[in-house]
Amino acid sequence: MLSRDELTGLNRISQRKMLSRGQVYVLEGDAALEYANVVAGVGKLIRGAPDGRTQIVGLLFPSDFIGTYEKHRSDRTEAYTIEAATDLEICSFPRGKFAQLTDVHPALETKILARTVDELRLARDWMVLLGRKTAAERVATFLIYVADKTAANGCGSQNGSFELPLSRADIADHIGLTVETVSRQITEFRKAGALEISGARKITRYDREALVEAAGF
Amino acid sequence: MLSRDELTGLNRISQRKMLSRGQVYVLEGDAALEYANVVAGVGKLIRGAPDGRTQIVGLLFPSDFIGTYEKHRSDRTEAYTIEAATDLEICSFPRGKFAQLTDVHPALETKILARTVDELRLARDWMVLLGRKTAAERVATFLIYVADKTAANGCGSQNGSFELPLSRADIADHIGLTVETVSRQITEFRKAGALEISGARKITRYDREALVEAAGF
DNA sequence: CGCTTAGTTGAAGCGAATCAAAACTAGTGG
DNA sequence: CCACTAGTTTTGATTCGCTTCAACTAAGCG
Repeated sequence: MLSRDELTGLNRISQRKMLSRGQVYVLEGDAALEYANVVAGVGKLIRGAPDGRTQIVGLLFPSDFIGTYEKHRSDRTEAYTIEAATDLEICSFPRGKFAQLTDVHPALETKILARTVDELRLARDWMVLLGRKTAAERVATFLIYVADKTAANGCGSQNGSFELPLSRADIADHIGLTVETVSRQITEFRKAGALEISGARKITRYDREALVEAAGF
Repeated sequence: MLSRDELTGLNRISQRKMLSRGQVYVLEGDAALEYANVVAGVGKLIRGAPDGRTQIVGLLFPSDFIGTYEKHRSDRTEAYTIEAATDLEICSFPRGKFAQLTDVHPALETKILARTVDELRLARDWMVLLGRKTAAERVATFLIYVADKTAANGCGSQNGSFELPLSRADIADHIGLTVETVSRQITEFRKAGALEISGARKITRYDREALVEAAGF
C-alpha cells in the first residue's frame, strides 16, 4: 500500500499505543491532535446523541487510517468517538508532522483520498442496509462483512471460522437493531445450519452461500 | 471556492448539459467517463437493489461535484445511478482532461479531498438518521436539511419559504420510510403549525425552531 | 464460588408498512 | 376553457416486524 520511503517517514514520527477493550481513544468534540493507523484489533467509530441513542457509523480494522485528514485545517475537532471494540493496538502520529510528510510525499495524500473514497462508498452501502434491509438481511450482511474483513487480515477464517469483534449490543448499534433482535436472528441462522457458534463470540463454521443468500443483495 | 486559474482551466474543458426532471444522467455499473458540477437544479444519487428496492444515498445541489475522483483509476464504473430530481443543469468534463488539470493545479485535488470528507461526514450523519431516528424526526431533519441547502444557494428561503426538490416518494426513499408515512408526518407538522404548504411542493412558511426541536438532535 | 455482565428466550405492545381508495394536480387535447 | 387522463398526494383500516419489557441462563472474573 505505502511505499518504502513513505513507511520509513511515518515510522520516524509515529508512536505505538495500546488500548484495552472498552477504552476510549478519542471523544467526539475533542480537539483532533493526531492521526493513527490500526495495527491490531478492532475499533468502533461512534456517533452519539445527547439523549443516549448511539450509532456505530464504522469499524476500524488493522491497516485502517484513523482520523479525517484535511490539509490546512488543523483547527478541527473529532467528529466521532473512537472506542476499542477489542484490545486495540495503534500507531499514532501528530497532525502537523503528518502534514509535513504529505508535502514531501504528495502521493500520500492521493492514497488518503482513495481511502476516504472507499469509506464513503461503504458508508453509503450501509445507508442502504439501514434504510431498506430487514433484520435477517442486516445480520447476514454484517456477518459476511466481518468474515471478509478478518479473512483479509490474514489469520482467522481460512477454515470458515472467525471471531466476532463486537458484542451483540455493538452489532445492534451498527446495524440499527436491538440486542434482542440480533440475538434472535443469529439463533435462527444457527438453527438453519448456516452458522456454528461456540461461546457467543466464536464462529466455528459458516455457510457463506446461505448467508449471501440471506443478505439480500 | 476555486481559484481564478482553476476555473478558467475547468471552463476550457467543460461542456454544459441540460437534463429534464426524471432523466437519468448516469447508470450504476456504466463506465465512468466524465466528472461534472451541478450548475442548477437537484440530482439524486441512487443505489438500487435487483429486487426493486432503492435508496437515495445523497442529493446533488448546485456547486456539488459529481463523480468519485480517483487519480490513476480511469477504469472505474459508476457506483450510483444519477437522476434529475428537478430540471438539472450541469457542467461536465472528461475524466482524463480533469486528471491533467489536477497535475497543473495540485490544490484542486486537495479541494476534492475536502469535499469527499464532507460527503463522508454527511453520509454518516444520515446513517444515524436511518438507524436511530423516528419517522417524525426523519422528516423534520430532511426539511431542515433542504431548507438550509436551498438557502445556501441564494434564492429561496429568505422569508422562510422554499421549494421541495423531491417528490414524496423520493423523500421516503432518502429517509428510509414509505410515501404514506412521509405524507402523514408532513400533515402532522402542518396541523401543529410548524409548516405552511401550497400545492405539495412549495413550503410557504416554516417554523425552524419547531422543526429543529422535532428533528431530535 | 458468588457476583456481575452478556446473551438468550418469551410475551405483549407499538410504530411504521401495507393494502385500499379517495382527493388532488398537472398535463393533454378537444 | 373545460373535460379527460395519468400521476401524485392524502387519508383510512389493517397487518406485521421489530421493540419493549421481563425473566431466565450462560459466561467471565474477583
